[in-house]
Amino acid sequence: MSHTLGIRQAQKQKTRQALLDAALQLLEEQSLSSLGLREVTRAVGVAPTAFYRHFRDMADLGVALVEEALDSLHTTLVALLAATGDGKDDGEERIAATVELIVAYVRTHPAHVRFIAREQHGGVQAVRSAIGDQLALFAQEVKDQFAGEPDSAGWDEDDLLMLARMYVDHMVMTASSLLEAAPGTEQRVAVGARRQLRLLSLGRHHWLDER
Amino acid sequence: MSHTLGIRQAQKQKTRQALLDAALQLLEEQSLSSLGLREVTRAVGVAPTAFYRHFRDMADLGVALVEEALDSLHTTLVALLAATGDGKDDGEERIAATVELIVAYVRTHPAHVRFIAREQHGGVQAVRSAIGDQLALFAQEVKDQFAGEPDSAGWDEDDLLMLARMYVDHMVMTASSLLEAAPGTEQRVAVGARRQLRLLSLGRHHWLDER
DNA sequence: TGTACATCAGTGAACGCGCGTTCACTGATGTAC
DNA sequence: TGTACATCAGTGAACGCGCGTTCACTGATGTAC
Repeated sequence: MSHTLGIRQAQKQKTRQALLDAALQLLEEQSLSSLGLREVTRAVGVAPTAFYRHFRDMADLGVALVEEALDSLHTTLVALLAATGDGKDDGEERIAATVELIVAYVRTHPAHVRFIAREQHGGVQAVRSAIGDQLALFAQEVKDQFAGEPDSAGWDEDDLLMLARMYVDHMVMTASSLLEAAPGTEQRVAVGARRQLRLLSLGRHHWLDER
Repeated sequence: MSHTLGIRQAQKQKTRQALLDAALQLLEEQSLSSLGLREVTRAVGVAPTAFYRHFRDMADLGVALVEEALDSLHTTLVALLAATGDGKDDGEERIAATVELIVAYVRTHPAHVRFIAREQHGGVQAVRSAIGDQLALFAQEVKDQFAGEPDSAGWDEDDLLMLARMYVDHMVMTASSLLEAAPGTEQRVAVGARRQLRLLSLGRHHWLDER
């Protein structure tokens, strides 16, 4: 059972993961476009040339990091939609749960959050596209969730997607604000985030009032 | 009247501006943290060592660029608040004017917009702080504008600032989306931005309904 | 199970290159008289 | 207005350094019989 992967493949994957981990850590204090291949291999303790066994260049490694980061974020998103979807409470409780999940995610994955926030508009085209695609996908999932809720009766597709994008963008922005918050001030950021969600929720409820 | 600045000072300023312009252009395709001093001086056509007559290092130049970029943005913001403040129309017209101003700004200052979007979460601490400070200041101005409007009666300070931050963040996000939009799709982005402002406006109007 | 050969993740030396920074300099501009 | 000296923006040579990439290699793991 443990030899579904040969020793060789297992060792290769371990090195690859070590490269990703080292890069993510180094990226806490710089951008991808200034991170060097030798910097990463040095941190792992392998020869610079070993890098090429795993990635074509740093942009390639960056795209792999996007997949890793947004995979873990996706897990959180699904949990969030589940919490949102149980219909037990329409307002305050859902908002609190959402913000609490974001806070927890940032606490457990600070480096991933920083990486996404930084490279979303960063200097490496391939990575920017990869992040943009993933976030668009998240917005779709949120939209699909919204579509099934009674509050969305009468909404057209475009409006729902717009709403979903606002929620996704708000999550990313909140996560990034939490990172930059001075230690001990996370609670203030969370309070602000809840207020903003409340405003969005109000807008949503009155969206169809005027026509 | 033209010799308020000596020939020497005038020439120095011209070189300094040339360095800023060249850097801004080079930054369209990379991040500040990977932009080299020699790259910038080469683009201007001066010796690498001339750089030190104007800036301590690239981070220093970056902070100067923030000031330049957000100065022009501030001009736009003031125009925007003026358009918002005349009270002639509370809804659709104001929203359209706001989005139109953002579209015009992005068209005339694309490199500045890209720079701010990219370095807001970028790898250079001093530049990140400079941008953060300026945006907080903008939020204050927007808040002060809101405070004087009838719609804000009964709002407390924190809520108003939160609302102002949402508007400022939304502007930055819209500007950055416009940049990334495929040619010809700017109109779609503008439509989305207007819808989002409409949602925020609805939330604002019903903010005090529940208590 | 044992043997002979193939695969391939990681090595280490070598390369040419552009980087940031130092330094003493030059010559146009500015200032004092 | 003219002269003598001071200032200082921009120069150009030189430096040591770390970079990305190439190449032939090694030796553990995998495979066929």
